[in-house]
Amino acid sequence: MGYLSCLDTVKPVRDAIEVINGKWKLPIIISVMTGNERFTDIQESIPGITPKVLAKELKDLEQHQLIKRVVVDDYPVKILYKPEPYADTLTPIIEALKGWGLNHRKKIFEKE
Amino acid sequence: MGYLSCLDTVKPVRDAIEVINGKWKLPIIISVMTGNERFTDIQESIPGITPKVLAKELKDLEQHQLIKRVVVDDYPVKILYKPEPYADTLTPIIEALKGWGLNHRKKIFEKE
DNA sequence: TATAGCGCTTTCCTAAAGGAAAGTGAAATA
DNA sequence: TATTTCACTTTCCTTTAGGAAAGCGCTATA
Repeated sequence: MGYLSCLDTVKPVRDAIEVINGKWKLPIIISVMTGNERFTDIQESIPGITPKVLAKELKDLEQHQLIKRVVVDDYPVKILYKPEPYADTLTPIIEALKGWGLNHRKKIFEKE
Repeated sequence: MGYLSCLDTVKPVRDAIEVINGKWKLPIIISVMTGNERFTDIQESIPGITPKVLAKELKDLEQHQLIKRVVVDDYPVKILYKPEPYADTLTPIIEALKGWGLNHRKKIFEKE
Protein backbone atom coordinates (compact mmCIF):
# COMPACT_ATOMS: atom_id res chain seq x y z
CA MET A 1 0.00 0.00 0.00
CA GLY A 2 0.77 3.68 0.05
CA TYR A 3 4.37 4.79 -0.08
CA LEU A 4 5.66 7.99 1.43
CA SER A 5 6.28 10.73 -1.08
CA CYS A 6 9.79 12.07 -1.15
CA LEU A 7 9.47 13.82 -4.49
CA ASP A 8 9.90 17.29 -2.99
CA THR A 9 13.47 16.35 -2.28
CA VAL A 10 14.14 13.77 -4.96
CA LYS A 11 13.19 15.99 -7.88
CA PRO A 12 15.48 18.96 -7.21
CA VAL A 13 18.30 16.65 -6.18
CA ARG A 14 17.97 14.91 -9.52
CA ASP A 15 17.99 18.24 -11.32
CA ALA A 16 21.27 19.08 -9.61
CA ILE A 17 22.78 15.67 -10.30
CA GLU A 18 22.00 16.05 -13.98
CA VAL A 19 24.18 19.13 -14.19
CA ILE A 20 27.15 17.97 -12.15
CA ASN A 21 27.04 14.28 -13.01
CA GLY A 22 30.04 12.16 -13.83
CA LYS A 23 33.47 11.82 -12.42
CA TRP A 24 35.00 15.01 -13.73
CA LYS A 25 32.66 18.03 -13.70
CA LEU A 26 33.14 19.08 -10.10
CA PRO A 27 36.91 18.51 -10.17
CA ILE A 28 37.11 20.74 -13.24
CA ILE A 29 35.01 23.45 -11.65
CA ILE A 30 37.14 23.29 -8.53
CA SER A 31 40.29 23.60 -10.60
CA VAL A 32 39.00 26.59 -12.54
CA MET A 33 37.72 28.26 -9.37
CA THR A 34 41.13 27.72 -7.80
CA GLY A 35 42.57 29.85 -10.57
CA ASN A 36 43.67 27.44 -13.27
CA GLU A 37 42.83 29.07 -16.56
CA ARG A 38 44.74 27.26 -19.28
CA PHE A 39 43.70 23.93 -20.76
CA THR A 40 47.01 22.33 -19.95
CA ASP A 41 47.08 23.70 -16.42
CA ILE A 42 43.61 22.39 -15.70
CA GLN A 43 44.59 19.04 -17.13
CA GLU A 44 47.71 18.81 -14.99
CA SER A 45 45.85 19.84 -11.87
CA ILE A 46 43.45 16.88 -12.11
CA PRO A 47 45.26 13.55 -11.99
CA GLY A 48 44.06 11.05 -14.52
CA ILE A 49 41.98 13.27 -16.75
CA THR A 50 42.62 12.96 -20.49
CA PRO A 51 42.43 15.83 -22.97
CA LYS A 52 39.47 14.27 -24.74
CA VAL A 53 37.42 14.10 -21.58
CA LEU A 54 38.50 17.54 -20.43
CA ALA A 55 37.54 19.13 -23.75
CA LYS A 56 34.12 17.52 -23.67
CA GLU A 57 33.40 18.44 -20.06
CA LEU A 58 34.55 22.04 -20.55
CA LYS A 59 31.98 22.37 -23.34
CA ASP A 60 29.25 20.97 -21.07
CA LEU A 61 30.16 23.35 -18.28
CA GLU A 62 30.15 26.27 -20.68
CA GLN A 63 26.67 25.37 -21.83
CA HIS A 64 25.48 25.38 -18.25
CA GLN A 65 27.07 28.79 -17.78
CA LEU A 66 29.35 27.63 -15.03
CA ILE A 67 32.54 28.60 -16.85
CA LYS A 68 33.38 30.68 -19.87
CA ARG A 69 35.94 30.19 -22.58
CA VAL A 70 37.80 33.40 -23.27
CA VAL A 71 39.93 33.95 -26.36
CA VAL A 72 42.61 36.55 -25.73
CA ASP A 73 43.88 38.09 -28.95
CA ASP A 74 47.51 38.39 -28.14
CA TYR A 75 50.08 36.93 -30.43
CA PRO A 76 49.83 34.07 -30.02
CA VAL A 77 46.18 33.71 -29.18
CA LYS A 78 45.52 32.55 -25.64
CA ILE A 79 42.56 30.53 -24.48
CA LEU A 80 41.46 31.04 -20.90
CA TYR A 81 38.79 29.29 -18.93
CA LYS A 82 37.20 31.39 -16.20
CA PRO A 83 34.50 30.62 -13.67
CA GLU A 84 31.17 32.35 -14.21
CA PRO A 85 29.52 33.90 -11.14
CA TYR A 86 26.99 31.06 -11.26
CA ALA A 87 29.77 28.62 -10.37
CA ASP A 88 29.91 30.19 -6.92
CA THR A 89 26.47 28.82 -6.19
CA LEU A 90 28.01 25.36 -6.27
CA THR A 91 30.27 26.13 -3.31
CA PRO A 92 27.92 24.70 -0.67
CA ILE A 93 27.71 21.45 -2.62
CA ILE A 94 31.46 21.27 -3.04
CA GLU A 95 32.06 22.01 0.63
CA ALA A 96 29.54 19.41 1.72
CA LEU A 97 31.11 16.79 -0.52
CA LYS A 98 34.59 17.73 0.62
CA GLY A 99 33.67 17.46 4.27
CA TRP A 100 31.94 14.16 3.76
CA GLY A 101 34.79 12.76 1.69
CA LEU A 102 37.37 13.69 4.32
CA ASN A 103 35.32 12.11 7.07
CA HIS A 104 34.63 9.05 4.98
CA ARG A 105 38.29 8.43 4.31
CA LYS A 106 38.99 8.73 8.02
CA LYS A 107 36.23 6.23 8.74
CA ILE A 108 37.58 3.76 6.20
CA PHE A 109 41.11 3.99 7.61
CA GLU A 110 39.95 3.45 11.18
CA LYS A 111 38.22 0.24 10.19
CA GLU A 112 40.90 -1.57 8.20
CA MET B 1 54.27 26.69 -16.32
CA GLY B 2 52.99 25.71 -12.91
CA TYR B 3 49.34 25.04 -12.28
CA LEU B 4 47.61 25.76 -9.00
CA SER B 5 47.05 22.73 -6.85
CA CYS B 6 43.44 22.06 -5.98
CA LEU B 7 43.99 18.49 -4.83
CA ASP B 8 43.04 19.26 -1.24
CA THR B 9 39.51 19.76 -2.47
CA VAL B 10 39.44 17.54 -5.53
CA LYS B 11 40.51 14.36 -3.74
CA PRO B 12 37.87 14.25 -1.00
CA VAL B 13 35.18 15.39 -3.43
CA ARG B 14 36.09 12.49 -5.67
CA ASP B 15 35.96 10.11 -2.71
CA ALA B 16 32.43 11.30 -1.99
CA ILE B 17 31.35 11.10 -5.61
CA GLU B 18 32.55 7.50 -5.78
CA VAL B 19 30.10 6.52 -3.07
CA ILE B 20 27.04 8.43 -4.20
CA ASN B 21 27.62 8.32 -7.95
CA GLY B 22 24.96 7.63 -10.52
CA LYS B 23 21.43 8.72 -11.02
CA TRP B 24 19.77 6.68 -8.32
CA LYS B 25 21.79 6.38 -5.10
CA LEU B 26 20.77 9.64 -3.50
CA PRO B 27 17.12 9.31 -4.53
CA ILE B 28 17.06 5.87 -2.91
CA ILE B 29 18.68 7.12 0.28
CA ILE B 30 16.21 9.99 0.40
CA SER B 31 13.31 7.58 -0.05
CA VAL B 32 14.53 5.26 2.69
CA MET B 33 15.24 8.18 5.03
CA THR B 34 11.73 9.47 4.36
CA GLY B 35 10.44 6.22 5.76
CA ASN B 36 9.91 3.94 2.80
CA GLU B 37 10.99 0.50 3.93
CA ARG B 38 9.61 -2.03 1.48
CA PHE B 39 11.18 -2.76 -1.89
CA THR B 40 7.98 -2.01 -3.74
CA ASP B 41 7.33 1.20 -1.80
CA ILE B 42 10.81 2.49 -2.52
CA GLN B 43 10.36 1.61 -6.17
CA GLU B 44 7.03 3.41 -6.40
CA SER B 45 8.37 6.48 -4.62
CA ILE B 46 11.06 7.04 -7.25
CA PRO B 47 9.58 7.59 -10.70
CA GLY B 48 11.34 5.70 -13.44
CA ILE B 49 13.44 3.32 -11.42
CA THR B 50 13.31 -0.33 -12.46
CA PRO B 51 13.53 -3.28 -10.07
CA LYS B 52 16.84 -4.39 -11.53
CA VAL B 53 18.48 -1.06 -10.88
CA LEU B 54 16.90 -0.72 -7.46
CA ALA B 55 18.11 -4.15 -6.36
CA LYS B 56 21.64 -3.40 -7.50
CA GLU B 57 21.81 0.02 -5.88
CA LEU B 58 20.36 -1.25 -2.60
CA LYS B 59 23.22 -3.77 -2.44
CA ASP B 60 25.77 -1.03 -3.09
CA LEU B 61 24.29 1.17 -0.38
CA GLU B 62 24.28 -1.72 2.07
CA GLN B 63 27.97 -2.32 1.42
CA HIS B 64 28.69 1.31 2.18
CA GLN B 65 26.72 0.97 5.40
CA LEU B 66 24.25 3.61 4.45
CA ILE B 67 21.22 1.34 4.71
CA LYS B 68 20.55 -2.08 6.11
CA ARG B 69 18.41 -4.92 4.86
CA VAL B 70 16.31 -6.38 7.65
CA VAL B 71 14.53 -9.71 7.38
CA VAL B 72 11.54 -9.84 9.69
CA ASP B 73 10.48 -13.41 10.46
CA ASP B 74 6.76 -13.00 10.43
CA TYR B 75 4.64 -15.21 8.28
CA PRO B 76 5.08 -14.24 5.57
CA VAL B 77 8.67 -13.02 5.84
CA LYS B 78 9.04 -9.27 5.45
CA ILE B 79 12.05 -7.50 4.04
CA LEU B 80 12.66 -3.98 5.32
CA TYR B 81 15.25 -1.45 4.26
CA LYS B 82 16.27 0.97 6.98
CA PRO B 83 18.70 3.86 7.00
CA GLU B 84 21.89 3.37 9.00
CA PRO B 85 22.97 6.24 11.24
CA TYR B 86 25.77 6.91 8.75
CA ALA B 87 23.17 7.94 6.19
CA ASP B 88 22.45 11.02 8.31
CA THR B 89 25.91 12.33 7.51
CA LEU B 90 24.73 12.74 3.92
CA THR B 91 22.07 15.25 4.91
CA PRO B 92 24.22 18.34 4.26
CA ILE B 93 24.99 17.06 0.77
CA ILE B 94 21.35 16.30 0.07
CA GLU B 95 20.24 19.69 1.35
CA ALA B 96 22.86 21.50 -0.70
CA LEU B 97 21.85 19.64 -3.84
CA LYS B 98 18.17 20.22 -3.14
CA GLY B 99 18.68 23.95 -2.67
CA TRP B 100 20.78 24.23 -5.77
CA GLY B 101 18.35 22.18 -7.82
CA LEU B 102 15.39 24.32 -6.79
CA ASN B 103 17.24 27.49 -7.61
CA HIS B 104 18.50 26.09 -10.89
CA ARG B 105 15.01 25.18 -12.03
CA LYS B 106 13.85 28.70 -11.20
CA LYS B 107 16.74 30.11 -13.19
CA ILE B 108 15.98 27.96 -16.21
CA PHE B 109 12.32 28.93 -16.18
CA GLU B 110 13.08 32.65 -15.98
CA LYS B 111 15.23 32.39 -19.10
CA GLU B 112 13.01 30.47 -21.51
C1' DT C 1 -8.65 -22.82 -8.02
C1' DA C 2 -7.18 -18.39 -10.01
C1' DT C 3 -5.25 -14.12 -9.26
C1' DA C 4 -2.39 -10.76 -7.06
C1' DG C 5 1.53 -9.11 -4.39
C1' DC C 6 6.24 -9.23 -2.86
C1' DG C 7 11.12 -9.13 -3.73
C1' DC C 8 13.51 -9.81 -6.48
C1' DT C 9 16.46 -12.22 -10.97
C1' DT C 10 17.37 -12.98 -15.76
C1' DT C 11 18.05 -11.82 -20.43
C1' DC C 12 18.78 -8.75 -23.93
C1' DC C 13 19.87 -4.54 -25.46
C1' DT C 14 21.50 0.53 -26.22
C1' DA C 15 23.78 4.57 -24.92
C1' DA C 16 27.00 7.00 -22.51
C1' DA C 17 31.31 7.32 -20.03
C1' DG C 18 35.73 6.93 -20.14
C1' DG C 19 40.62 5.52 -21.34
C1' DA C 20 44.99 4.98 -24.51
C1' DA C 21 47.44 6.59 -28.01
C1' DA C 22 48.42 9.20 -31.76
C1' DG C 23 47.97 13.17 -34.47
C1' DT C 24 47.25 18.18 -35.91
C1' DG C 25 48.11 23.00 -37.05
C1' DA C 26 49.80 27.12 -35.67
C1' DA C 27 53.15 29.60 -33.22
C1' DA C 28 57.37 29.97 -30.20
C1' DT C 29 61.74 28.70 -28.96
C1' DA C 30 66.58 26.68 -29.29
C1' DT D 1 66.02 24.11 -39.16
C1' DA D 2 64.26 21.09 -35.37
C1' DT D 3 61.85 20.79 -31.40
C1' DT D 4 58.39 22.17 -28.18
C1' DT D 5 54.07 24.09 -26.58
C1' DC D 6 49.23 24.75 -26.70
C1' DA D 7 44.65 23.34 -27.30
C1' DC D 8 42.74 20.39 -28.74
C1' DT D 9 40.72 16.27 -32.18
C1' DT D 10 40.48 11.66 -33.85
C1' DT D 11 40.22 6.81 -33.65
C1' DC D 12 39.57 2.75 -31.39
C1' DC D 13 38.20 0.25 -27.73
C1' DT D 14 36.32 -1.40 -23.06
C1' DT D 15 33.45 -0.66 -19.21
C1' DT D 16 29.57 0.83 -16.87
C1' DA D 17 24.94 2.53 -16.48
C1' DG D 18 20.71 1.90 -17.38
C1' DG D 19 16.20 0.49 -19.57
C1' DA D 20 12.39 -3.00 -21.19
C1' DA D 21 10.30 -7.05 -20.57
C1' DA D 22 9.57 -11.34 -18.74
C1' DG D 23 9.80 -14.64 -15.25
C1' DC D 24 10.20 -16.96 -10.58
C1' DG D 25 9.21 -18.84 -5.99
C1' DC D 26 6.63 -17.88 -2.36
C1' DT D 27 2.43 -16.39 0.14
C1' DA D 28 -2.07 -14.38 0.54
C1' DT D 29 -6.41 -13.45 -0.90
C1' DA D 30 -10.91 -13.87 -3.60
